[in-house]
Amino acid sequence: MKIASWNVNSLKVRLEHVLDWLREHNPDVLGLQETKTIDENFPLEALKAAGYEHIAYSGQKTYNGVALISKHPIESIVTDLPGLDDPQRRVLIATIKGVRIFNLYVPNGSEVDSDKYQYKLNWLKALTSFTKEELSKHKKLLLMGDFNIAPEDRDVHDPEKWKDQVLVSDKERAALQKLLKLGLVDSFRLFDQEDRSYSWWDYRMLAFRRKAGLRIDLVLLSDALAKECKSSCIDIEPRKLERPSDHAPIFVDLKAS
DNA sequence: ATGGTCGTCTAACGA
Repeated sequence: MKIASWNVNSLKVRLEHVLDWLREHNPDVLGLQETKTIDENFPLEALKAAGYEHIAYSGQKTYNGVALISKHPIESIVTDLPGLDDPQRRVLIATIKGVRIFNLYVPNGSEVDSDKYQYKLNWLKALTSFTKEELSKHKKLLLMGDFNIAPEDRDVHDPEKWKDQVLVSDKERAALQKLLKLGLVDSFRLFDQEDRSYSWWDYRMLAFRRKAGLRIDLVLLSDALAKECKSSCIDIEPRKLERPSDHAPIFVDLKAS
């Protein structure tokens, strides 16, 4: 089973890129973040016509918004983290073919020690609590999405410049480590990867051309799924298109499941 | 050099 994740930064603008990418890569499941569309405007028909009959979404106006697009039935949907009273639509958790899938748009955090940064840390705490609970019920568990955290310095094009900045700062990296310690692995690092592998490049300053990116989009796997993982990749091709998302799609290939 | 570029019910704001 092939499972993918992509922060599209507006599904309305990026629909053709998404449809082309689905045709080319044929994943079983694609999780989207930053759809920026209310549920009534979700482009259901175009995605169903592309062979994805099972679709779930949790959208809002202007900001955030997540969706799961699947070839297989989507069961036991959860759209809110317990204990977090949050109107922002950042979470879509569901079971597909026996895999518990978390599709996540982690808060950006704006600036270190801002209110938004504190919200990010609180959000990650609530995520970690719920992940622990879900891991006790589901051996095959996967978290994917825009984590807005670069796990290590090798995930940052210029660690000196980024030191102590949001997306890289110690407290958010520690929060990610705490999540991983529940029994999850960063699937990307199960395999040899090219140096300077990133998933996001700022629109400004010709960042993509300069390879000035960060790897902040992740697929985390429980031990049971890590054993089944055949590959974990970032596809930078869509970032080269006209009017691209600032993020690249990422995906894993799982044996069996 | 504190900018720059996108996307959003075109105006600040968020990323």
